[in-house]
Amino acid sequence: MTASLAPPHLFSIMLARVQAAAAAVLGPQAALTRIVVEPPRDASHGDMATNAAMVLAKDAGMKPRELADKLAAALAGDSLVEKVDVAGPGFINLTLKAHVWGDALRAVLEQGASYGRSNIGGGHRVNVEYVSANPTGPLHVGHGRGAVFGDALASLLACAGFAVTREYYINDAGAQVDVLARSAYLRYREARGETIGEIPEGLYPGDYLIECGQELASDYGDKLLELAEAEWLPIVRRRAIDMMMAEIRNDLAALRIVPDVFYSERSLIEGEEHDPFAPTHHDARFEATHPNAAVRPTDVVAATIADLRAMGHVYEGRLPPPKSGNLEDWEDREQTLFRSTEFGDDVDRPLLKSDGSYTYFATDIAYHKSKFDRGFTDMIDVWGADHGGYIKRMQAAVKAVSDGKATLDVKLVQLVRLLRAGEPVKMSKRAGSYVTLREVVDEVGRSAVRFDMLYRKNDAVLDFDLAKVIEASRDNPVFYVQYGHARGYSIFRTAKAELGDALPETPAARLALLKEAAVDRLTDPGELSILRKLALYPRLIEAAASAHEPHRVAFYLYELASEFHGQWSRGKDSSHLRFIIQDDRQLTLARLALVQGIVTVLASGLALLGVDAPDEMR
RNA sequence: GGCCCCGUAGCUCAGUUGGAUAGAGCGCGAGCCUUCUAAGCUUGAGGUCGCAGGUUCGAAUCCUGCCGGGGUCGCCA
Repeated sequence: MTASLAPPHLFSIMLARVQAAAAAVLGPQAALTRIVVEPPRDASHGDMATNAAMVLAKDAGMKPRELADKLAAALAGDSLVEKVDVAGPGFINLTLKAHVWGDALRAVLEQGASYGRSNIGGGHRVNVEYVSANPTGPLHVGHGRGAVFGDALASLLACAGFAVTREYYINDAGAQVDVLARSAYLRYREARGETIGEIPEGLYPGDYLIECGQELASDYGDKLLELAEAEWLPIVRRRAIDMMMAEIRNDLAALRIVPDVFYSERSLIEGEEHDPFAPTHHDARFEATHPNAAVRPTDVVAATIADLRAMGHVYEGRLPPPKSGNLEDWEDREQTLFRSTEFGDDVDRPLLKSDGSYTYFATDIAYHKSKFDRGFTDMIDVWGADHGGYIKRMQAAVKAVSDGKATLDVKLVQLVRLLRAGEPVKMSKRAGSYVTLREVVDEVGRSAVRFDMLYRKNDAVLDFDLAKVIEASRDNPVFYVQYGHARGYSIFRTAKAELGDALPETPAARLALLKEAAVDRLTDPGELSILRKLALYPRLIEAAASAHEPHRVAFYLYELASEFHGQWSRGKDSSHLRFIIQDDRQLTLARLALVQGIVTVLASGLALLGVDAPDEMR
């Protein structure tokens, strides 16, 4: 494992000490894992609060307050603890020694960009799959949300100590890509001089295939015109998919999203020689450990189904007709079914269509099995909300192919409503007239797109307003947080001008100086509040990573920026609270160290979200 | 009809994974620029956490049932 060990943070240290105290009072069998150490809702309660007495009271056969008193006595002598109070139903409120906050700030400056990293992932491998769109057209804004979410989640998990693989599943099999091929073929004929007129119903009308047709024309001349569809289709399809994937990769790159692995659905059926991105297809480290890989059959889906059948999870049977949709073509017949009900699904699921080809589900099972075979027992899929009905069967499949050893968490991202100044942007599905992800990124910028999409829980519908996200106001979170970062550097610039030699030129030298600052001079309530906020960051990262919720990072950054702006403005009213105090160099350096801590955490969090942290915004 | 998601201030949304008196922005009211970026800050009003039960020391959070909105239900991916 390459992850460097992150030092324990304040909250994990105190949790360990509270647990030790509980074990000392109640014995080692106490249910220590239920204990939480967190900042109290009301700062007047102290610096940290623990529920230890309340969660342990019943097992101990004591009243919560009574147990709290015992635990409080045990914690009173702790080297970090100034004061212990028991309050309410049995909370133990801890007031920490004054120096811990300065120590916490020093830790930020010492660790720099790595402050906030955690070991809770333990180097375990996690596979995060996201976007996974049909390569039949440009990505739209909805795809973008999945991509941004998946990418930020991957970064968050990496920050928390997981070994993350970012993966894109190319849906390059099935009927849709054949339609793509026929559409491209039409453009090819057009490029060879035919008048094609209106694009027929059922084909993709977008302009984006014109270039594909032209390339085919220049490469093949009239040769493809002479072939039967069965012959030209694979050729055109391959070319069209490759071009679309190149576009998609570009669009993702514009959002600074670069998946580690592109995995071709088609390769599962036809073998890997058809994989357009073979170099990243397999993880060589795990090939060797899986004997099957060496004799990998061409049709992996067939092999997967055979395996499941051997385990008794596949059978021939009948299904009740669907409850809705068009029942006209419903045909009651015996079919090949996966026994997903055995793993918690509502009904068993078909693996073959009536024409004998694989259902999407069948191929997806093989795909997820490949993840397991590549060493992943921890899988996360990011899907659009319209695929919610698919979760149970996929989780069932993962359990089946891994013999219960792997787990799949599916994160659904809700749809995006594109607005401009409150008015819906027309999203015609006809022609190429819908707004693409790329157009949005080009218009408002990567940072605005990413932050706005992350400043919302994944399962809540998102209103994305093209006018609002570039507004320079508090109403626009991405600006507000970036401005906080820029404001920090503005203070450095002013300090350099006002203090002259006192502040070194280079960031590294400045940092070295500020590490030595007398941070115990930071005693203003606003300053202490910011210090507490900074100390909370590592815990926030851990909680967000455990919950698979990157939006928590965005909200934390907003809150930190807000506290910073507030402290800055207090200096307007009370000059003794300004960051730069002309006649007190020591205090100034202490406050600059605080600013350094703030910009460090802001930059670190923004980087995690893939958002720029500018030094200046003019 | 089955399953999944959502329902918190007038509006848009958080809520530290069961904690103490439920928070922020916008909007509305009252204030702060000869001083580090006013692109900012301070402050007031505003709540039956959809409804009703249940679980327990304690529920916006967990369970059950309703109400409302969205999604989905073999041969799309």
